[in-house]
Amino acid sequence: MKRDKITTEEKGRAEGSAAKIMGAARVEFASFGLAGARVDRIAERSGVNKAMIYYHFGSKENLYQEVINAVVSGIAAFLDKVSTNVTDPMEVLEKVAAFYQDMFYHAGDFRAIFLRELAAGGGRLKEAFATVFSDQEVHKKMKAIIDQGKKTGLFRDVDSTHAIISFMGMNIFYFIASPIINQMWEIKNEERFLQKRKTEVPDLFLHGLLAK
Amino acid sequence: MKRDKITTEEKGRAEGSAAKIMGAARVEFASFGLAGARVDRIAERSGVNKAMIYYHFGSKENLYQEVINAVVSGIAAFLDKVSTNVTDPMEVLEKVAAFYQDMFYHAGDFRAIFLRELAAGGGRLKEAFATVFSDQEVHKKMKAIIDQGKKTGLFRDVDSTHAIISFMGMNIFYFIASPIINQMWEIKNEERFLQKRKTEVPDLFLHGLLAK
DNA sequence: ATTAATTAACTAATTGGTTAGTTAAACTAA
DNA sequence: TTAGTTTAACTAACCAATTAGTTAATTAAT
Repeated sequence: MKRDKITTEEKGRAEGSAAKIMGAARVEFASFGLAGARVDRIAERSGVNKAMIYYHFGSKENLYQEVINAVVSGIAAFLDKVSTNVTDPMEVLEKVAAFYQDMFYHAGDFRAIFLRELAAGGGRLKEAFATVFSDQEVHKKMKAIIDQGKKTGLFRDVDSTHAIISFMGMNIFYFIASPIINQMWEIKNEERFLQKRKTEVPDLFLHGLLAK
Repeated sequence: MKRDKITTEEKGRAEGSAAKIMGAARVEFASFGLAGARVDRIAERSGVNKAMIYYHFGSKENLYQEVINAVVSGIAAFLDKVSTNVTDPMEVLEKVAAFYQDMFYHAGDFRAIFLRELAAGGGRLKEAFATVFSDQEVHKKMKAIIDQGKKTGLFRDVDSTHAIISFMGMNIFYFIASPIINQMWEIKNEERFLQKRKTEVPDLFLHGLLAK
């Protein structure tokens, strides 16, 4: 199979063709989906011979799965850095909101892959995602904070699960539907819009929780 | 080209093969997307000869566009019935929430088509959607209600556009991501979950707006 | 008789996947 | 060192299957 990567890369030949394929595949799958993606195009874009794709990944479908795994791993790694031990509610909310923003806005082709996977039933993402998020327990932490606030009387008696899902939706929805939303609301400066949204969303959510 | 539909349908032959094709195409495109859809499969599923698809619709791509137009028109027709002249904020919110729920939960294959279109950039939906929603002015009405509430001092000083987009997200996100959410939160009874959500979401949003 | 609707068979092109052979790095034994 | 062996990495050309789209002939309603 494959040769030792480090030694190979040190010497002239083969500076990570598998990685080059992965990169090109990610763009291709994000642009056209699994069915619409063309193996020849991935080969061309990566500057690697088509047969190498089968040499390294076996099949188009398997390459796709590999891309998804890489994407989810990337998010997992990113989550690691985020999850700190802040306890102030507003601070937590802003951290989580920033996380979603980075995840969708700055993670490039993740959005398209995510949407197409969901359209197909989400089978390939379900497990991967569940593992990543339950490992980090971001949502359990959020739930704990809300339940705690309910006990102290700081928060109203809301269903914490529903509230958290709502918060996810408030944050993520814009990234998912931005092409349509930008048109409907005539948003021309997306950057500025997102800047304001970063505080508007946690603010609205927090006041939705707060007892009068 | 086509014969007069009504006369044809009254007599024995051709009870709307175009309609049968549309129905099958909708299911096919929702399941596999434009690239993944197979014309032969649409023909088979509709019980109509494949050549008839080209006879009626010209091309696969055109058939797809026709399906999208039909879906959006269906939503527009549905919106007509919803948009009443209620003025009580909570009542409006619940109406809108119910609308989203019907749109995604009961409109079957709309969800998948919507997601895949968004993944591809939303080009085919953008205009169609903008027309439908701006015609009905649902969001302008909501914006007016929020701005009115701000003036009276009933609502806090929130950005009404951001608030409405947040409300859309709270409502729609679950339908979009239900496969993953159900897994993450171990939701086994989706029906009951949605029932509760129907009040939890408008409640959280309204309290987010309310001044203390 | 004209024309819309319908069909079975066909085609040209695309596309995922294969194969037989090449190159050069690394290991082995003398 | 060095000559010979192995093996991972790589390539160009090829193939079989799939698939969007066509066509020429047929049916039946007006």
